[in-house]
Amino acid sequence: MTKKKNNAISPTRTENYPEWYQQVVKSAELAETSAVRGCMVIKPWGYALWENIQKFLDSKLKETGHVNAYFPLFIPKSYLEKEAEHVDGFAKECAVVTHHRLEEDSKGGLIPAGELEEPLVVRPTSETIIGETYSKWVQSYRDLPILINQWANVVRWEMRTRLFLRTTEFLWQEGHTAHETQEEALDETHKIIRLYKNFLEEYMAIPIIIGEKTENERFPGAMKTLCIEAMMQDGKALQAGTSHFLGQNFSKASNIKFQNREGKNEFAWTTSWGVSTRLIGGLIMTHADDDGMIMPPKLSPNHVVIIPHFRDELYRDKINSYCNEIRMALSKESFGDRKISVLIDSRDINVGEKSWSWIKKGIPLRIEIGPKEIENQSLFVGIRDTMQKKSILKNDFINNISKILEDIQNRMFEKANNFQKLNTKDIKNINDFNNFFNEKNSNGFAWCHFCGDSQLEKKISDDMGVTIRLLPINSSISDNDKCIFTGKKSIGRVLFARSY
RNA sequence: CGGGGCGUAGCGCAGUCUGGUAGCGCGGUUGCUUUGGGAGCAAUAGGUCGGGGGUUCGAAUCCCUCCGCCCCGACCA
Repeated sequence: MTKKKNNAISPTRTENYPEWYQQVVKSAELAETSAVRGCMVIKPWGYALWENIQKFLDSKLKETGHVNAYFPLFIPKSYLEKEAEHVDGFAKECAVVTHHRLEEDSKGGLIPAGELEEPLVVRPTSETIIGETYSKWVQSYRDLPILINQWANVVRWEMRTRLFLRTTEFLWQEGHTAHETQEEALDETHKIIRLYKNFLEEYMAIPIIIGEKTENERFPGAMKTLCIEAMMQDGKALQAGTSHFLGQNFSKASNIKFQNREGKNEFAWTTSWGVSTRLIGGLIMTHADDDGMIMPPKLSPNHVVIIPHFRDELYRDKINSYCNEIRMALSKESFGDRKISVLIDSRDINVGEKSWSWIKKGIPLRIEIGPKEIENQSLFVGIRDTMQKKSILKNDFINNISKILEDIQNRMFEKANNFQKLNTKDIKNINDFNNFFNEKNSNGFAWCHFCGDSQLEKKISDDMGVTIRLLPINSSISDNDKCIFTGKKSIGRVLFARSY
């Protein structure tokens, strides 16, 4: 009857990983490129996923005492100039607004007019404008801490873009906090990176390694950058989120001063931290397979889709009411913090095509309903992550829905976790290191003792395209531990990988 | 910014070398038949061939010019 392909996505992951990724984004209807170079349209299915990420992360941030606010999209150029390292880091990728009006030219086109006295930079991040604001809000130690988050868009004029992973405009949350003491700010930096790790592992089913960035990889202007790194299915690392201890660099630049408990003026200690729509790219590259997206149940826009099979017009009404009955019953059940979300797909298209469209979108469970199911009071259930299909008694399914979804969520994490473990090696000498990263398609994570020389780090990056993703936060080292490259004393076991 | 390529129907492309009046596949619409893993048949709609200028009896095709996009390199969440 129908031609049967082995899988829905072409090419497969092994055939061409980057192209496979693009095809998944497209086939799952998560996003598409737009008329504006480097900017994407996030489609409803992708945006619903982002809304769920927002919802759960936001509530975790609120639970830890943070509140939301909103700061301007535009930043006066002079603000950005105040922190020297920060300027160096972002200047090359800033979009700049220089005019505030358009006038018609003689050919019926429009030309910019009304040049601004001071150009406005479209925020690449908001440390400077938020810092300026905080300086007005803070006078006393009693005004601290300030724990504010904002959900916003930012613009970074990147040279090469990829949907979700690196786009010119992207959505994120950025937290900006100010504290009385260094210790408190450091605590905040650590608290947030752990919160991110928990969120990614618990909700996104993405196993995470936490660590600290080397100086080369640090956020411009930060004293310390903590990060969460995840392993994609091609063995490359994805930086999925960062938390920065900014010391007093930005408070000095923005003049965030307060009178301390001894009555002396002091600069506040600040932090900033964020995760972005890049998380969706990470979710795809962690879980999706050669049939498309696989949504973790906790974040999937819907948990279940019901697909009626109208074989025979005589059954149409019966099938419809059976579908509705199932939907009503399921909607009363919960999974985690959410009610079960059920769709009935009654589009007038071929059922095979309909099924495949949901497989590609990655909905956790599909239920197909025809006369047979009514007769047996059963459901024909397709489970996305295993691609298993089986008939289940209606009541068994409804009563166990939460457990079924929980199992999917856990399986997804376990699978990704095993993959990460399998592709992570302790490497003890330079030969093994070269072999590990020289073999094509044998990417992965390598833990190695390293001396901390940033010239050497740069050379390895230039020669092999392998970077230090992180230094462990609490490493215990003995005098016997030597750098595998230089034989000098080790600063700890650091994580090497190719990265996105 | 360097190096390469592309612009023809909603999408993907052929036609360009060798000028002759617009084509294929998918998709859309309508009808009928189908339907338990990506449907079939038939009919039908849809294009100032990226813009401007030139050569010519005649330009998607040749020449000039402008614009836009994609890929590869130097940056990054």
